[in-house]
Amino acid sequence: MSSFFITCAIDYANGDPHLGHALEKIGADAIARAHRQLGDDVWFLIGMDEHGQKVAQTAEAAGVAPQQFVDGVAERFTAMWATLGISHDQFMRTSHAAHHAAVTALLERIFAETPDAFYERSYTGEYCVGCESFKQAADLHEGRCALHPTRTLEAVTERNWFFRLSAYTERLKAHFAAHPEFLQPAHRRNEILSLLEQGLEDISASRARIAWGVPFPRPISTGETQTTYVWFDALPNYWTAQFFPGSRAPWPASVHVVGKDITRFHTVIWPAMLMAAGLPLPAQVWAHGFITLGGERFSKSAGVKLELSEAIARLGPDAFRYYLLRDIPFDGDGAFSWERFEAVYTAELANGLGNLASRTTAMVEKYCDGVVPAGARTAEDAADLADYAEARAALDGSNGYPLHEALAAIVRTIGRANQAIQDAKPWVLAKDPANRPELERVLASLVRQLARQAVYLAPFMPGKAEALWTALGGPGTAAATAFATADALDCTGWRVTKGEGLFPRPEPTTAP
RNA sequence: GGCUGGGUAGCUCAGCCGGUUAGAGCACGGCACUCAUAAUGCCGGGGUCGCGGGUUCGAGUCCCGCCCCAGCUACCA
Repeated sequence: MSSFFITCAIDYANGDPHLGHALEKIGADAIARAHRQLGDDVWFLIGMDEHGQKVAQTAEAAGVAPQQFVDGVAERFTAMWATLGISHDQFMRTSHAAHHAAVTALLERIFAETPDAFYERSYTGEYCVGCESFKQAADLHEGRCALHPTRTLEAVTERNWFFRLSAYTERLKAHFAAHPEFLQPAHRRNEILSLLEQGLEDISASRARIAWGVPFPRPISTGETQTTYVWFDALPNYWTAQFFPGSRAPWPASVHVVGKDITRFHTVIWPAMLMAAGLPLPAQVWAHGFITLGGERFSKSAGVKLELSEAIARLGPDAFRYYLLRDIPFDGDGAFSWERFEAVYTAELANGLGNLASRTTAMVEKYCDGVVPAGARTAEDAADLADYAEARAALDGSNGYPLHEALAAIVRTIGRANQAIQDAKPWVLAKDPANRPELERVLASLVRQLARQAVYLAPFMPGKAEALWTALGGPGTAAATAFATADALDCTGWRVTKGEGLFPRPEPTTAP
C-alpha cells in the first residue's frame, strides 16, 4: 500500500464558498476517493488561508476581530464541504498556532540551510492609503488607484526581507526537465517553462504594514519585526499541516491540486522555497481550469452570482458533483448552465444509469425471485474492463487527472448495458423455460455491470453509488471495494431490491 | 505587443505521422419494443472542416498570409 498525499489550495477567508471553490474540492475529493479504491494509503488535506490585509480589513469592516471573523468563515466553508461529501482527512487553518510555529521553523530552516537565501532590501512602491497596500502598475488607472481615484498615491519606501528566487532559475529548469510529470496538464507546463526562460526576480518575504499574520522570525536591521508575507505563510501550509495535532500528513505531497491562476506560485516559488530549506519537492502539481457562468469567470472578485446551496439542492449533491466533473473538463475551463445540468442529469443519470438499475433489478426480482443467478462472463464484461482501464488511467495520475475522461469511459458501460438488454430481450427469453440458462447469463452479466458502475462511480457520487450497491445487495460498501476487486466481481447469490428510483426525473419546473 | 493553444454538424467536442462517401454524444424527425424512471434500441436529416493562396496524384490533416477566440506575460490572496 503506497502513500498518497493530496492537497487542495487553501481558500482565502475573505468571503463565502462559491462554485469555483467547490469545483476544486469536488475534483480533488474524487481523486482522493479513487486512490483509496486503487489501494493507496490516502491523506487528503484542505484548508483556509486566513491571514493578510484583506481579511483584516474585512473583519474590521464587520466590526469583529480577525480571528473571530475567520472562525465564522471557516465554519461556513466546512459546512459546505460536509454538504458536498468532501472526504478530507484534515482541515488546516493558517491562523492555528501549529501553523505559526511551523512557518517560523521553516523560515529558520532556510536561514540555516541557505544562509544567503534571505536578504534585506529597500522597496519603493506606490502606496494607496485607501487600500492600505502597495499598488502595481497594472492596478493603476491614469496614475491613481482604481478603487480610490480621489486619493493620490504616495511613493513609500520600506525595508523588507527578500527571498533570492532568482538564484533558483536554473535548478527549477533542471527539475522541470528531469520531471516532465511535475506540472500537468502539459500546456500549463509550457507556460511555466517560458516564464523560467525569462528569468526570475526576487520576491519579498516580509511586510511592515501588515499586522494580521505570522511574525517574521528575524527583525530587519532597524530592529523592527515584520510580518511574514503571503508566499511564506500560505504556500507552506502543505508542509506545516503535518505538525497539527493528530495529523499523519506525509511530506512530500503526491499532488497539489490548484487552480490554473496560481500554478506559478506552486511550481516556481514553492519549490524554490523547499530547495532553500533542503526539503523534498512535491511529486506533482495539477492545474485545473475554471467554471464560467454566463460567459464570466468565477473568482473571488465574483461579479457572477450563483447560490451554491441552491445548485446543490436542485438535484442533490451527488448529481451536482457528477455534472461538474462530467461536463467541465478538469484540465481546462467549462461553463455552468442550468440547462446543461438538467440535460446531463436526465440523459445520463435518470434515463441512463437510474433506469438501467431499475429495469435490471425489476427483472431479477420478477424472473429470479430477487436472487442474482450464476452466469459466465460475457462480451459486455470484456468490453467494460477495457473502459475501466481507461477510467483508471485518468484517475491514477499517470496522465494527470482528466476526470471528465474517466466519467466518459464509465458512461460508455451504461450505454453498453442498456443495449445488451435490448439485444437479449430477457422478457422474451423468460417465456420459454428452455431459454433459462441464457436468461440467467444475461441477468447475471447486467448485475455485474451495475456493480462495477457502483464501485467506479463511488469517487464521483459517493451517496448514490452506495445506494446502488445496496440495491444490488453487494457486500460491505462500494467505497470499500477496490477497483481491482470490482473488475473480477461475481455477484451470484446477491439479493437485489428494486426500491425507489435512484435518480428521479426532475420536476418540470421552470429554471430561473 | 510577445509567447502558446485553438477556430470541424444547432450545442460540446474526436479526428495521430496527409489517402476510400468527415465521426461521437446531446438536441431534432421517423420506426421498433415493453423488463424499466412516457425510460430503452434502431434508422435518418444536418457540416463549402474560420478566410485566401500554395505544395501534392490527393489536405480539416503540411507551408505562407489574414481574421477571430482563449491562456500566459510574476509579489492579489
